[in-house]
Amino acid sequence: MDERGQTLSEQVHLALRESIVRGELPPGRRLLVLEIANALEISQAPVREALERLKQEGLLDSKSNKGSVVADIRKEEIEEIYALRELIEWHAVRQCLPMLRQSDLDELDAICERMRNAAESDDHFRFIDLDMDFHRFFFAKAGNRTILQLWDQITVKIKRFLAITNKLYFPDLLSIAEGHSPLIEALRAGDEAEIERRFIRHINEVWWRMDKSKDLQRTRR
Amino acid sequence: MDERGQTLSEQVHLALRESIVRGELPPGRRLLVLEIANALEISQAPVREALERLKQEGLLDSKSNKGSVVADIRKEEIEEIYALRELIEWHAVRQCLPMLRQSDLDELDAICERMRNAAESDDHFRFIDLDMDFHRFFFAKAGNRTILQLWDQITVKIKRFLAITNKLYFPDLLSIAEGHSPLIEALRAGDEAEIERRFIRHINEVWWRMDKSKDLQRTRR
DNA sequence: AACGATAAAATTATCGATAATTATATCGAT
DNA sequence: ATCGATATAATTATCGATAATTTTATCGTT
Repeated sequence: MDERGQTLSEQVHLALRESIVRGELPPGRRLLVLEIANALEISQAPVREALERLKQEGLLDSKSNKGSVVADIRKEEIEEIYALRELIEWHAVRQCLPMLRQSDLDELDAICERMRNAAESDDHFRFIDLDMDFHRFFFAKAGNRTILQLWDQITVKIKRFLAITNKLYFPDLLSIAEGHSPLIEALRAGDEAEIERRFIRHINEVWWRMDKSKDLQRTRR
Repeated sequence: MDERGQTLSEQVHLALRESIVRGELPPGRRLLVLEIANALEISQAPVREALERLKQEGLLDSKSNKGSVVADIRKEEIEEIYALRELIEWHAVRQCLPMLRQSDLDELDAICERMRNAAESDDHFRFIDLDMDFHRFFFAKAGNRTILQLWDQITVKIKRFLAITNKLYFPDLLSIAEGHSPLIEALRAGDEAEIERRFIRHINEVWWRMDKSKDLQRTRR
């Protein structure tokens, strides 16, 4: 189990979340408090609390007294999340524009470089984390902590979505990494309209290609 | 205690949330698990779970092993929330425009009428609920359930903010109720640019007036 | 008096068990 | 065989108590 996190509950929460995001616990999989507690050799309380948090994050579905099930990845929900993402991410980027320094662009370059590394070693999960870090940069810089929190919330679901779709539809991670360079270039050039065009396009690219593909959930019970 | 909600945890959660939003439990107030459990004559578990949820909602501050304290209402946070609100609410309203029917406008009128009633009986809390219902209408109609959830999340904090500021700065509830009529008129007329102007203005009106006023939190420990 | 170390008290985090609820299996009637 | 009723098992929700942690009080030293 993960050693980050102070309390047992946190550790269980983070460990389970990672497993769900990575798809090791697939949609539809039932999670039983006692089963997990026994497996980890701890009592039910912290497990219960961890499941409660996952519920709040929308990673688990559950009706009261009916237990917890790893949530489906519904096409409609991804669509909704991407609509929201487009809205807040462009807002964040625009807020950033006046304060962007050379050092910021360097940092973005560095993230891209790390993405290329992850791509070469075919480390899908590290790649996704870095991809999200790239975009998180603007939320952090924009200085609206409420929106930053919101980004961190939806990031969890986006990561889970990408963990599946990248493997299936975008095996060429290197080209995804390169997809970020035009963004940095545009930022460097400073033409706001062009920046907006490229960000909106970039954000929606994955989703646009997905739209036509088959349904996402597959595992049952 | 409140009878809504299936489980004890839920009941405690809703009851405490209401108390915090209404300001009966003021910012800085410490909440002790055992104290609450004894007062309600239940065990610690459901109380603990309720506090956990309030933490997640941002109504409580807490470090691990250090207990829970009713969160401050920080000016910066309200500012952030209103920036986010403007973004998503205008998005929701715009999404709605093509589908608005006469019956929808009637429904909005009805909510306004109820707001006037609440204003006349000087029921601040019911008034705030109705005010939020008015705006929730567009999120519900727009059909993006993720954004609707987001609205419900930030609504809690907005309500708490309004519960304080309305009493202090806007005692004339009737005029606030009337402030919604121009919105309905604009919707009826159908001029998108004008609708946008009026909504943006309306959303920010409270906040703009607040900005210059004194600090919000007052209660300590 | 101010400071730091130690002891006492308060509080949360975790535990293991019971009560309440829901899901599953069994069985007789049709 | 299918259905409904009943009993059984599985699982969550709640309980009361202990362990771990943090806060507060005490007290000697400077």
